[in-house]
Amino acid sequence: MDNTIKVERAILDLTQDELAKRIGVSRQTINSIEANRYVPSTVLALKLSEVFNKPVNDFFKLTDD
Amino acid sequence: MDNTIKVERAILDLTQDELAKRIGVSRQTINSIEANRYVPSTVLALKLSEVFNKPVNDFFKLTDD
DNA sequence: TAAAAATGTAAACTATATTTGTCATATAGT
DNA sequence: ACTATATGACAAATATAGTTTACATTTTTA
Repeated sequence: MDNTIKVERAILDLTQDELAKRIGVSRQTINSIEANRYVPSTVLALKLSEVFNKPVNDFFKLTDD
Repeated sequence: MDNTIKVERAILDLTQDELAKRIGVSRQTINSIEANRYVPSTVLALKLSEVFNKPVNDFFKLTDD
């Protein structure tokens, strides 16, 4: 799984903490997702989709592994 | 969370078991998702997106609760 | 109408997402 | 230099997702 959360966040000029608050998770959750330490739930992905105003597939991509 | 997996599956004329095999999960996983017993991971949602050839947002929607 | 295929559901279990707490580092402004 | 802000990372604990097994019910088809 690859993601471009960091880019989307930069477009909106949000800090990790601000984004986290907007979707109701901890800052560490955002940080861990950006660092590819884990993949978020579909609910979280859809909330990010709302904030970014883009479909989930735009910022989450499956990789071979 | 609402989903229209059952409809997408019908469009492709797949059984729960066939869809399950295509994305590498158990039949019960598909059944449980269709029955709204739980929401799948983003990885699974993206795999469904591949099979259905539609963005995740097309068949998964956030609800108020 | 009987057999086979498809679906629904539940309990126990395993895997993973998320929180909380904490520390380190880097940067910008005073 | 000092302070505040933003980020990266990690470990332990908790919550939730997903698997397996098993059995029941419905639907399809021969």
